[in-house]
Amino acid sequence: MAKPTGIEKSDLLLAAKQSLVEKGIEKFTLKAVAEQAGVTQGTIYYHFKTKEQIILEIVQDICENSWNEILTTDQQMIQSALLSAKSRYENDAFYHKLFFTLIVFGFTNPTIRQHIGQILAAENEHLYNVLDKLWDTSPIDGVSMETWSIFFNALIDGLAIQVMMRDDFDVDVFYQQLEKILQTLHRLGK
Amino acid sequence: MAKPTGIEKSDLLLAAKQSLVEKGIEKFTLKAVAEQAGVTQGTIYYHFKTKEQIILEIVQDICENSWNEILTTDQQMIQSALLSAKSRYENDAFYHKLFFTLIVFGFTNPTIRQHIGQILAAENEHLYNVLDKLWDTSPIDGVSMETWSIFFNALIDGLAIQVMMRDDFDVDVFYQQLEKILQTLHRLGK
Amino acid sequence: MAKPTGIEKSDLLLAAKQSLVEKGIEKFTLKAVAEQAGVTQGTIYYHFKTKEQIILEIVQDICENSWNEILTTDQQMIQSALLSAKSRYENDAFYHKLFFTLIVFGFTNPTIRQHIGQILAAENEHLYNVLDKLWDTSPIDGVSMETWSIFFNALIDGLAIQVMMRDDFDVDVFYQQLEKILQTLHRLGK
Amino acid sequence: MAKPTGIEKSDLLLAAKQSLVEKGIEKFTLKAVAEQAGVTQGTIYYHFKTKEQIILEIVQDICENSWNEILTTDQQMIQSALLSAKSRYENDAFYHKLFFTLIVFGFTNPTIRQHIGQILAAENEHLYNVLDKLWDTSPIDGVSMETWSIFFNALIDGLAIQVMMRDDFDVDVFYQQLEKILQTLHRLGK
DNA sequence: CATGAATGAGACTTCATTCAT
DNA sequence: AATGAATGAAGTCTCATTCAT
Repeated sequence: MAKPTGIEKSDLLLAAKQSLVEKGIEKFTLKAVAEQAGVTQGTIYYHFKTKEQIILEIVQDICENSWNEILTTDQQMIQSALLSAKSRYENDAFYHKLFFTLIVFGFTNPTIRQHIGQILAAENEHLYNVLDKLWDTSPIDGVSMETWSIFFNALIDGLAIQVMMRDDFDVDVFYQQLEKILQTLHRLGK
Repeated sequence: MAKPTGIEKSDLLLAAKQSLVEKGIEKFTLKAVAEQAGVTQGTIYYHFKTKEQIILEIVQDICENSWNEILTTDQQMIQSALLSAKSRYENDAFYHKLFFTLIVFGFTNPTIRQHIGQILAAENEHLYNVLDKLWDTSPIDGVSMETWSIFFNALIDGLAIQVMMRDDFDVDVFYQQLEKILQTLHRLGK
Repeated sequence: MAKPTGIEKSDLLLAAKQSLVEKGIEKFTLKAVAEQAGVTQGTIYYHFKTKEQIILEIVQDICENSWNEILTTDQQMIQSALLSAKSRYENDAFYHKLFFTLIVFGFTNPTIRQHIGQILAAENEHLYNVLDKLWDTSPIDGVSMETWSIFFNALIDGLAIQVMMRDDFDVDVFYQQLEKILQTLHRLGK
Repeated sequence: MAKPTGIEKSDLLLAAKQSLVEKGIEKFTLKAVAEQAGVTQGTIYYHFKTKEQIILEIVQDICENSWNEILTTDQQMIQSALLSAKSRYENDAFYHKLFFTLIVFGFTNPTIRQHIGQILAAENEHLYNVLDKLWDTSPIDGVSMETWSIFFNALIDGLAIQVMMRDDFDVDVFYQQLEKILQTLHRLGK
């Protein structure tokens, strides 16, 4: 007993994320994480000090890696940025479920809340860059590019909710019409 | 022992909501609810069969009462609809915290998820009515009024996240500029 | 509220017996008894001081009524006495289940145990009378009629266990052969 | 905290049996078992999934071990088989109390009931072997050896009830006369 | 008489955490 | 580096019992 398993923190974090999303916040136990990772509970404690620490590291991990990966599909037009979001809605709600779950943790945990705030700021900034390349200038006088970036970021998150919670939500139709809105805004800017 | 308390189910539900929002999803225990309501745990079980039942009834209650109250501020312009949302962000994040928490519960509980879906649909419909009164016709060809209502509802929820999670979010500035966007859209429709 | 229901103690006792047999010793709760009787828990407490009292009165009731009813099929031959037992096995295990359950209660409750002892003694005596009429004298020298009555009473209870616990027990075959044993004993006595 | 105790499942099962017999079916709690075994309740749950599982394993354990031990006093005459039963009645009612308690559990638990059925069948078979060695042939024509084995097994269980529930039961006298019955039967067979 | 709301003790069970190995 | 046995606090839930109405 007690053999090196070659398990690394990142494996445990992945298992924790999966466990959190698949089993839900209420059944997010270290036993479940251990089983998901194929190790024992003791092993978890070798790598993490407490359960809270795991959650914290999940947030940090997203902050540094996952979310950036998704967003660093750079040089994209706003359309494709939103479209990539669309594909995410359809293919797997994994990241959005994880994200919202962490948001709820953040309600009562300042450290988590701050990290989420940073993630949101980073997303806003990413969208700012995309918009900056797409539009010469803001389509509407008096509306800053920062506002537009927040605007679209909020839209993405709000749509995720609709997609996840409503069975009858028609993503395709919505996105077709959303593109028309973007085109109109683009034309306005000229 | 065992004296009537004059407590009704609605009182217990209110206590449960407060407990859920204030203590957070992790410390949402029946003991906490009982203390908040000023009764014993046994009393909770006299009125609700299980803990899950309490959460379910919170969702149903919102479905039937609270949310409607907020939304049935009819006759409003879209601006004031959004502004009322704004005031909610600032004054109390209570309802949004509750709402997002329930959404996360819904991830792993189909019944809750369906109810949330209904609430969203009702909100969409409410915004549809508001927009219908505000605009003679859709500001942009090929974009249905349904799509606009979803668009703004998603925006409201997404903004709530930004407001709740980011300390440095300037709600006032955002809303000033949001009004400009709405005015421009309004003008487009004519 | 609070209307006379015309419910009598005997009704509650019957409900209690049914509840005890059907739901089992572990789920024998006053709530279950109340539901079975169609009254509220409070009503139970109007008629009985405690839960233990109910059990006690069930035993007393059997002591005075039910069991006697069964046994007071007097003037019977030993065969038919055993056969009546047989029919009981087949038609309903109700009384035997109740009886064995009370025996187990008796293991840790002296009062119950004494009552059960009295019931057994009464049964023994009943069988004694039956045998006395059937046989002029004991079939075997040195074996008293008292012993024979205990012998057959024990046999009846032991068989009940076999019947209740074994799916593949063939009651008919056993009883056919049991009659042969009784006939042989009868012949021996002459 | 959390030091190995060297306690094994069999120790816990023994503690559970003792607890069940000594405290009775109503006070058979996991707390009682834990105290009897000198461990905490958590430890119980590390070894058994539920309380029901404990009861089940007690039955299985008896099925495989204890009862066999008692019965595998092979080569015995029927007299000594019954006499060994007699000594058990007197010295400790432990096994019979345990057995009857489990029977009552079996009334509402099919799995337990089946196991008890198997135990009874094994006992019957054991007695069959004993009788087979004792008697050349069945003492009475038309009464199979299987029937005789069931006959005596039922007698043993039924007598256990009399012994346990009646203070004034004279085991010695009964057994003296029972031997006479057996001798007579033996003579009949020749 | 009877009810139904309420209670508090205690049941079963889960779980984060510890520690000897 | 890892395990698995163990813990104890706390959670959900049940239930006999009480009492104002």
